[in-house]
Amino acid sequence: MRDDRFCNSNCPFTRAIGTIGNKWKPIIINVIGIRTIRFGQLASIIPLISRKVLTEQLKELEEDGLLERLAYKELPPRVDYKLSEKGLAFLPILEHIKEWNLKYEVAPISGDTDKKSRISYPG
Amino acid sequence: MRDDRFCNSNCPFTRAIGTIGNKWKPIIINVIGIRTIRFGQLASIIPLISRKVLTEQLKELEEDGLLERLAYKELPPRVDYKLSEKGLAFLPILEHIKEWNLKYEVAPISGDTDKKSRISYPG
DNA sequence: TATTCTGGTTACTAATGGGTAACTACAAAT
DNA sequence: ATTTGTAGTTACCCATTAGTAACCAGAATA
Repeated sequence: MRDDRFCNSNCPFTRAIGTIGNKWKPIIINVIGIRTIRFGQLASIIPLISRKVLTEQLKELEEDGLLERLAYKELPPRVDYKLSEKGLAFLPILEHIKEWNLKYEVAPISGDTDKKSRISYPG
Repeated sequence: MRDDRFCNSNCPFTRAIGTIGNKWKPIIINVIGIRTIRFGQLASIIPLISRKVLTEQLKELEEDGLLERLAYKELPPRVDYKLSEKGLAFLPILEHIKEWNLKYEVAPISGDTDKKSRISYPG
């Protein structure tokens, strides 16, 4: 999922894209936001992602220092995720992307324009 | 390459990720910047991308209104690409990503730390 | 005693991504 | 007459990605 050729670039921008440049990670970071959230909550808020892929993405985000993982030794297990300082510092960028899209997005060419048929998070 | 489930979301952020949330598009937009550039130049600046994929990405960027394509009816063919207003408006966001990475990137854990072995653009 | 609950992991399979090489057009240069 | 150059397109194939279903622990609940 991470592209080592990107992550080993000497260009900081390319390296950044190597770590967050896929479709799921920005979504996950945006969903977590400033709160602490559990694995199951994430999985239900983003139903289109499979648990397997969600696990992988969370692991990579943790390895890349965007995410903190707190596993309680309980049964049934409980795991809390929250953004690190680095992850939190990325939130404003996601805000900019949102605003950029709102300002410039072209209307969909075909299909229904009924906003109600759209879903909040891929699912 | 584009994920329709993302592009049809009612969340503007998710839609944005649907259009620019992959590894090549931010790189391409960043390389073009404010200049006008030809296909061959792009291909040589980003050698890791194959011409096939570069073509696909450019086509999608054009369809999504980030890119303007100017084909001259000459032989050999000449095609100029440049960012649209929407594309240009995305550049500051890429700048933020670059700064964010410089500020928070953790040092690579293993392998060579020799920056000279790093490449500027994936290739 | 059986079921539920959580946060995974694993094995297997299907779908997609992406690479390579060959090919196009035609003018200009060798 | 052949090669060169540009910006692709196409067919074919392999590698990676992602989905599905089954399985785990062990306490609490029914």
